[in-house]
Amino acid sequence: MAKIKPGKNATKKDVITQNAAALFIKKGYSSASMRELAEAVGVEAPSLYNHIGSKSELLHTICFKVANAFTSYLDTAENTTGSSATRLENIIRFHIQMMLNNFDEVYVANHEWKHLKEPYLSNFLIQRRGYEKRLIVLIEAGIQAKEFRNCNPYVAVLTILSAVRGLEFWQQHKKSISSRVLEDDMVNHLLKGIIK
Amino acid sequence: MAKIKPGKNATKKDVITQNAAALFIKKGYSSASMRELAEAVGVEAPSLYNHIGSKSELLHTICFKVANAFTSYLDTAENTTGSSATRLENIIRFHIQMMLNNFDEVYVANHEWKHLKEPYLSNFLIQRRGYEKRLIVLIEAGIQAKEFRNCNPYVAVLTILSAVRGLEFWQQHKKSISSRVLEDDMVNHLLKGIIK
DNA sequence: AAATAAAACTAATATGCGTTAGTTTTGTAA
DNA sequence: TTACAAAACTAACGCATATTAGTTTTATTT
Repeated sequence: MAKIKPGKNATKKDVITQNAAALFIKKGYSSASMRELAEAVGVEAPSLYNHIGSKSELLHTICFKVANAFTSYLDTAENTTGSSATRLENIIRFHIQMMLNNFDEVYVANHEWKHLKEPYLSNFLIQRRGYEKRLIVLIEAGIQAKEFRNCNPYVAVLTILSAVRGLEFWQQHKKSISSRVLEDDMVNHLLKGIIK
Repeated sequence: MAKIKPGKNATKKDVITQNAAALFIKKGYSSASMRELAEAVGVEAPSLYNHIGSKSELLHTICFKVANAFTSYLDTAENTTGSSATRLENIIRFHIQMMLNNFDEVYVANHEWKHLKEPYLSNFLIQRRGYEKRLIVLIEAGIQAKEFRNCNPYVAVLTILSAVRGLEFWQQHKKSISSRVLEDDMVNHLLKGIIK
């Protein structure tokens, strides 16, 4: 009956994946059914399998797209000249923008990675851990350069990443605060906490 | 065969509920099965129903226990004399301690409330929203008293609550950082971000 | 217009779920 | 020991799930 209509630069698989992300947010991965997803896409459930391999494939497509985006940005940020403080600020801003511009996928990666199947689950956690370690190194460098307060680098990373992640609660207030104010306020709050 | 052994001050229902919290963390509410829960408790699945009403009852027991604990503490904190800064510090410390001492239940309340059934879902969200509003009022008072920087109160609350919530990732590092260091470092980081 | 490929459909399978019914065992009190 | 209640057990129901098989429709190319 109704065919899947891909946009200009999106394959049908992309359309399904984006709908899946939205559904995984609403219901959680386990409770989200392929029938619901099919309905959102405008098709019967078995038809989805002409485009995707499985439900779990959708999840790991989403999770690794997000993980790779963060890793890639960190790659370039590390090869940038500048103080540790500006490097950290840029990274925080990138996180905030990812939360605002790719909300659905970031949310799913943050909340539903638990349901990844092996070996994807292990790989995801390894990548995540590696990312955190590199941030810790960045903070340590800033402390050594006497740019940052002498704090525990892991706690600092934890605090910053978690605070940014909390933007997921912000959706409800989109109307009352501009995203520019939000970004600047949060960056300010977090950097004041660590910069000397 | 094996009977449920309640501890000294715990009913059998409490034992089941605690095991349920741990299982909900591991698998997520939807993926956690009553058969798995029964196995953890040491009993066959239908036997659980001699002690509890349903799976969803377990979830809302956990969620409201946590929500009520936070609400109660805020009640008393509001009736305390002292600066806004010390009030805020106490509240942050309470959050951190709840994360450390009641980890399982707090985690479940933070992650699985989505699966609450009506009217519990609505009540939970209303209570949560009310809690946030009271924190915002506290921050606004601090700003007016010129104790706090002139920032957006909602963003400040968001930043603080999210950062504290992020302690859920800290479990893995329990050995390398004492909880006292963690608490002081995080309180310091967050307060420096807002206090003038 | 005919042929081919893509993608939809219907029907069905196997599995796992929460929960109920009915029964038996276990613990407690008379 | 007998009676009673609490809590375990086994068996089973009804339902929803992801996915496969086989077929038909739609779109594209020759």
